[in-house]
Amino acid sequence: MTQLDLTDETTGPPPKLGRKRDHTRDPEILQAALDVLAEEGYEGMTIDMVAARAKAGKATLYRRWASKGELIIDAVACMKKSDLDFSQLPDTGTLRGDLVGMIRPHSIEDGERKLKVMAGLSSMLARTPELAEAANAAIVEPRAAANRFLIHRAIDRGEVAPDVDIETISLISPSMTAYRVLVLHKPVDREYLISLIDGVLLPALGITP
Amino acid sequence: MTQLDLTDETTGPPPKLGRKRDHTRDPEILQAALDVLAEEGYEGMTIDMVAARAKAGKATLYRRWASKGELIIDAVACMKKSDLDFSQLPDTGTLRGDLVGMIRPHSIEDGERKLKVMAGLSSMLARTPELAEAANAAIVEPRAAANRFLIHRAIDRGEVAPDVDIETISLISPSMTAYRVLVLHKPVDREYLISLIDGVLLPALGITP
DNA sequence: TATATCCGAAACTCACAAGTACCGCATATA
DNA sequence: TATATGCGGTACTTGTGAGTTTCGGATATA
Repeated sequence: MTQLDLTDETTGPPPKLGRKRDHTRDPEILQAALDVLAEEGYEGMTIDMVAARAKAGKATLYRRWASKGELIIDAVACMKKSDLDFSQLPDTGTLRGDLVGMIRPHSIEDGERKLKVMAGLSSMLARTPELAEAANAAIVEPRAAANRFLIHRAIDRGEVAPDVDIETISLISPSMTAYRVLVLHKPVDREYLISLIDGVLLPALGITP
Repeated sequence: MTQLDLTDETTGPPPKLGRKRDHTRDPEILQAALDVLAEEGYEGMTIDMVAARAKAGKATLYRRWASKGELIIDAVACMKKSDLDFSQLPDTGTLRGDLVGMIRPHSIEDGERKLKVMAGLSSMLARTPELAEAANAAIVEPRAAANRFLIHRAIDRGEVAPDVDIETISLISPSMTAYRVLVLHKPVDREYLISLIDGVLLPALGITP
């Protein structure tokens, strides 16, 4: 113990010799983890599957993540990046136009994938708060947030009464699509989403199309 | 091969000697399986846990079910028994009265338990159609069926327009409570259920309270 | 009472997956 | 160029859980 732990700061960079870690591979590995997670679930996923799909060695994965659990948390957290920011949400002048404008092939596909990951995780969520937090931030919250934003704008326009239960109503479409995919195993297509908008969401907001 | 397989019929009762199997224990074992399932999930549940909780030997379980998978399917199917039949649904004269009348401590507790089991199963549902079918019949369908029944009666009374999307609207409350419990991990209490009825369900049916 | 089966309990086999160690090669610093 | 590290790949160790077997004791038929 001569001069240990006295490095400059933030887990100081001890040496700088030898080959550097290729961090461009991190996203590929996390993507592979998400693929396996969506197909096999938390327990069904093995590190070997992830390594094989990422064409990486198992040791490489363990050099970067301490355990399977940490890898999964990182993988789930990295889904958040595919989120759309509010500035590029549709702005058609009517709430219905905005909601319908959000239905695009990519967003449907993306949503379905996220739900499959969520299904694979769900038995763990109750026992792993860290994972539950990551899943909520990456999968759940973004969808509700977009709906909240659009409804608030509709209230500002005077299109919707200001006393509606925004929280609950923003969760209608995430909840019902999740249920439809995970429990009912029925497809979520444009037709279904529009029937949700016209048959449930807008009426609940007092708009009768 | 002298006279095998020539028993009278329906997998004939071969002998009738020795101690008989005590089938009164079956429900206890299935209950234990559901308890563990709700707490640990499909993969987290072990046969030893179930046997221990049921105070039974592991061999006893394997004498009655060929595998863990079959035990779980049977356990899920046996949840269906706690269902209420239509004849004892509330009949208050208004849809809102009927829906509110369905909110009882027991039904909330029962629903929460079923959802926890569902959460434990969800990673398997996509890969095990037999399980998905059992889960749907035991957990999902009964709740939707009750709602459908009440809405149909409201239509017959003229309280609700006959052209509403009964299928979708009957799934609002099951979907959103499931989402709230499984994904949001928030409690489902009387207040929340009433806000769902008054803020979403009735408006979607064209009733403005 | 003799026999066959069930019971709970515990020991066992077997397969599989997390995590580790090592190989030969690639790539970086000094 | 010498050294130290990361790389993909493979073999290994270890723990755990499904399913099987065995045991002494209980309970049924004949």
